[in-house]
Amino acid sequence: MTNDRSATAVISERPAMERRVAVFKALADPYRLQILSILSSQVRCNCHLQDMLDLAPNLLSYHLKVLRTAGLIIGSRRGRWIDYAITDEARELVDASLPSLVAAPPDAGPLKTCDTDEDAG
Amino acid sequence: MTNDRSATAVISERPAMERRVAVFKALADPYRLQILSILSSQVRCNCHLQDMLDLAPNLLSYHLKVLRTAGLIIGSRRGRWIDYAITDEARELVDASLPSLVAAPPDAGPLKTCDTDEDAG
DNA sequence: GTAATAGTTCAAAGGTTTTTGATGTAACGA
DNA sequence: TCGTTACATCAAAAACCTTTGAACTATTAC
Repeated sequence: MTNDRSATAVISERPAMERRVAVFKALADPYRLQILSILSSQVRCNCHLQDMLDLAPNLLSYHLKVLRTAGLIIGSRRGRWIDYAITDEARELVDASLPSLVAAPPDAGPLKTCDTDEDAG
Repeated sequence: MTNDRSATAVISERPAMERRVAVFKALADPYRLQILSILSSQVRCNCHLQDMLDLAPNLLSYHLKVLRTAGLIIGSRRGRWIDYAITDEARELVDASLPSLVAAPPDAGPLKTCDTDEDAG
């Protein structure tokens, strides 16, 4: 047990605390919350996100990396593209603490698809 | 309905989004998570927190202000001291998304009390 | 092989947050 | 009243995060 109630005892769960801080930091940005909001309803490739968020590719890449590093999303390559998906943990977090975040997902109907980008039907 | 699935549609819930970002920003700091962890088990005055966290008074004050501004804690004056309490919203947030954060609260047994500071038994 | 596309990484600029040290204000006791 | 205690606020410095623009890697098509 770690109940020695000194100043260090409060900080005793340091690894867990650091993880938590990293997760909240990752969540503390409008772009990243939007990305999670989008991914919470479906797997989307980088190019879709770019299109939906109107974000420069390198900037999107940066935010995706922050989310990836925090363990909130995972990416898997599909040919030229990379599909990003929300992790179970992030979904739980989002579902538990932010019901309204996922309340109005961005529909995603008439979106261009990656593999039929110029010729979608 | 705000389903026009344009780039702006994604950002359509802006006020809620901003609130959320502000809350996550407030949570994205180890001192502030510790403060919430402490307050989640009991109301504590500023001086207790200072003692438990080993934090300069003005710095603690700063972090308390961030939490207060985000609506996560409230303070009420008790004579010379100010008692801080976690808000229902913050408790829900903490309970829902961070069960392990409140799992090992810092015991708080042999703490000096405010009103018997020099003469506690 | 070369060219084009999808995405990442790097370094520097810009902005925001946190820390520090000094000053300010409210409450209590003499 | 004056002095002390408890806490907040201010302004500057330090640390940190985000954005930008350019260069880079991986994949596909020719």
